[in-house]
Amino acid sequence: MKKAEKLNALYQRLYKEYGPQYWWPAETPFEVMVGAILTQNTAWTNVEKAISNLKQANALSARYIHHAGHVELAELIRPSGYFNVKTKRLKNFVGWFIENGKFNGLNKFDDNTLRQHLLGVNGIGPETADDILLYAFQRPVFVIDAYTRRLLLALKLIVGNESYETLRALFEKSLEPDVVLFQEYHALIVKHAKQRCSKLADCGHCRVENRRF
DNA sequence: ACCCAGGGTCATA
DNA sequence: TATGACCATGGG
Repeated sequence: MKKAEKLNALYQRLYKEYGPQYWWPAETPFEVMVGAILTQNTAWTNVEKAISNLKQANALSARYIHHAGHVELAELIRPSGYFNVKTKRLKNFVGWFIENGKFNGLNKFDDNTLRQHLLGVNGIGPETADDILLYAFQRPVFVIDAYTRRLLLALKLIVGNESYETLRALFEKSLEPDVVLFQEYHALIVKHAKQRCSKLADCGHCRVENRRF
C-alpha cells in the first residue's frame, strides 16, 4: 500500500471513530488568526482563557490590538503564556493585516503568495501560517503539527527527520485538495491525540490502521 | 516537584 | 544546516 493510500485510509478511520470536528473552534476568522498565534506551544485551554479575556474587554478586534498599549494587551492574554512575545506577535500580525487591506485586500493573493506574505511577519512560522490559511482564509493548505509528526512516525510513514515542507507536501499530494477535508483531517489528528495519545506513541490500547500507536 | 502543551526567533558553530 | 536558549502560564 502506498503512502497516499495509507493517508486516505487513515482519514477514513479517524472520521469513523470521531466524526466531523467542525474546526476551527472560533466565532470569526479574525478570532481564528488570534487563536493561531496564542496557541503556539501552549495548551488550548489556556488560549481559551485569553480569548475570553479579550472578548470581555471588547479587545478582539484589529483596531483594538493595533492601538492597545503593550502592557494592557499583555495582561489580557497572560493566561496563554509567553505573553510578552505573543503581544508583539499579535501586533506585528495585525499591523500586516491592516496594511494589506484585511480580508478584502488579502483575498486577492493566490495561496502561495499569501503564504509567503504571512511567513514574512515576525512571529508567524509555518504552522501558524497554515492554521491561518486553512481555517481563516479557507485555502487548501495542510497543517503539520507535533501530533501529526508523532502519528506518522508511529505508523512508520516517516523516519522523523523530515522537514515541515516535506510533510506538508506529502499530505497535499496524497489527498484531494479539498479545504473541508484538510480542515477535518488536521482536527481529527488533534482530537485523536488528545483523546488517547497525548503522552507519546506508546499507549497499548490505541490502534490505528491495526497498528499499535 | 516535574512534565508538557495545537511554535518561533535568535545566536552560535 | 543544525542544535540550544529563551519565552511563561496552567493542568496533570
